[in-house]
Amino acid sequence: MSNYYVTTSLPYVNGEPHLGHAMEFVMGDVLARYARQRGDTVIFSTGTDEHGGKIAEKAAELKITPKELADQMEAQFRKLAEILAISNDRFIRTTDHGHEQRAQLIWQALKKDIYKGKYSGWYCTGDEAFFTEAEVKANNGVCPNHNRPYEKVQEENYFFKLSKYTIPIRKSIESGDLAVIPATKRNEILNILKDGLEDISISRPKEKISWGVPVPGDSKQVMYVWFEALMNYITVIGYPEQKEFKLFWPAAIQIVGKDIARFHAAIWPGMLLGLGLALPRKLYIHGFINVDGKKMSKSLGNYVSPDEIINKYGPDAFRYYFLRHIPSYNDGDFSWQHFEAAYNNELADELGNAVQRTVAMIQRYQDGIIGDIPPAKHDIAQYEQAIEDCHFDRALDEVWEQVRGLNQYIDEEKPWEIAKQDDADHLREVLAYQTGALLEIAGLLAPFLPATAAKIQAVFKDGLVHPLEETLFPKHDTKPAKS
RNA sequence: GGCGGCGUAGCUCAGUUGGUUAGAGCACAGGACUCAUAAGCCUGGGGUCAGUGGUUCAAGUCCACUCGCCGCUACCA
Repeated sequence: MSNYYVTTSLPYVNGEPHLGHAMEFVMGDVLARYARQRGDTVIFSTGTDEHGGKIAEKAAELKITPKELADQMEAQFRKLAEILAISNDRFIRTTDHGHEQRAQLIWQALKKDIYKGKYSGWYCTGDEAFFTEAEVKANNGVCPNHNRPYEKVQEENYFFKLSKYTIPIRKSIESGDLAVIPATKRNEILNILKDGLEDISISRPKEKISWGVPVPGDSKQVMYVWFEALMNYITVIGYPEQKEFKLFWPAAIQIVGKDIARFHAAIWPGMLLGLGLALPRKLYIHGFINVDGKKMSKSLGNYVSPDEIINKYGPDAFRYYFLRHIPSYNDGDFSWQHFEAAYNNELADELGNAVQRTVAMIQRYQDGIIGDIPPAKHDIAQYEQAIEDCHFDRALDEVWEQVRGLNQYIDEEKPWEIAKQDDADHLREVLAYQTGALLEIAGLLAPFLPATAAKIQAVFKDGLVHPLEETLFPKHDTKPAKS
């Protein structure tokens, strides 16, 4: 029994929820549910990142305020979490007053590592961003996104002395105090750290970007959105004074996508060290999801929304595919063909049908009475280790070993023959075993497919069969969906 | 340019510290059965383990080089 704090990264609200967001929600949910099942006290936090120039710009285009835009988008992410049955305890918005106030406290606490400096670089007003010398040269001095020349801009910004934390961060990662998984990502991070981190700009002039948290004591500057957004992981549990913060920090694990690994493996630890706080115990970095082998994009015409899949196949099928068939340590691919194959073969035919045939036999041969159910005991060490390592795909492989094993058992025992031989005791024994095995599977499945697990448990409740109104995973016609 | 990874059956991938006939799932083919969502079970075909050369009694597994992919990172002129 211990306290377990897990976070996802906060989606930036400049775009609609996509498959990657959904997958990250689901991964966090598995860890949270698993920890709760084990008896831990859990805080699982997710939310939305809402400040910054891009949001302000997009809102202006839509002729609404940044906050109105953020409200709209936040609602979408919240809804996605809901329909996926994500069991988050918190949903933080970086525009929450509590976050903004605590962000300012953090700034002040980091004051000793903050200094004012000049930042100069090539700027594109269209992108509201700076570009490197190399990029500018590569494009012959003209921004390809907006077809306008880059401007040489000098800004006065606040800087954070990230450089001084290079060595302690590196040591933490090398020692495993901050475990970065998978190992390939860990190596990449260490490679970055090897050369030393540079101090980073952490504010923007308010005249350029006003949609942000004000820098304490300087009305002309707002915090750079990244710097401020990272703080959510501690503001949401009440840094610095709340009891919860003291009980739950450091986080057991933080989940992020590979595009923002650097922020979480370098800048965020630097901030924490500056605050004198412990680093999270684990950082899990997942990959990207392609569609039909290509990067998903609306312009390529291969865009698939989470809703589209969930509406057709349900949340558990969605969870299943993205946990088992998107490699936990790599980029993965979604295709309707593969999804439907997984759904029909594995969920409907193997798991769903195993439940169905067991139910049918108990009803037919024993009037729905199961009797004593011996608890099945398989070795689940591999399963547990896989979850510990965020190897969600392997954990489900382990569960499916049992599903297959059960189907084999049924075919070997042939309960229908035992029934013909009128050996009631033996028959009862076999069917009770099947039930026990299914209940064990349901237990293992619970963090991954919560609704399915609950249904299986309900079917065999109290030694009696309570037939499902609808099969677990009804088969679908395998007509390829129009995308 | 630096660091790292990958290239194994049609497809997606496992292959521990080098050691008997190289594995799984999907797909494909055949078979026996009938409790079940025409599901499940059994059997089988199919690979010069990218290439070349080496170390070794023995290499998919170690070394060198070549070819082809990819990631991170730096940046010349």
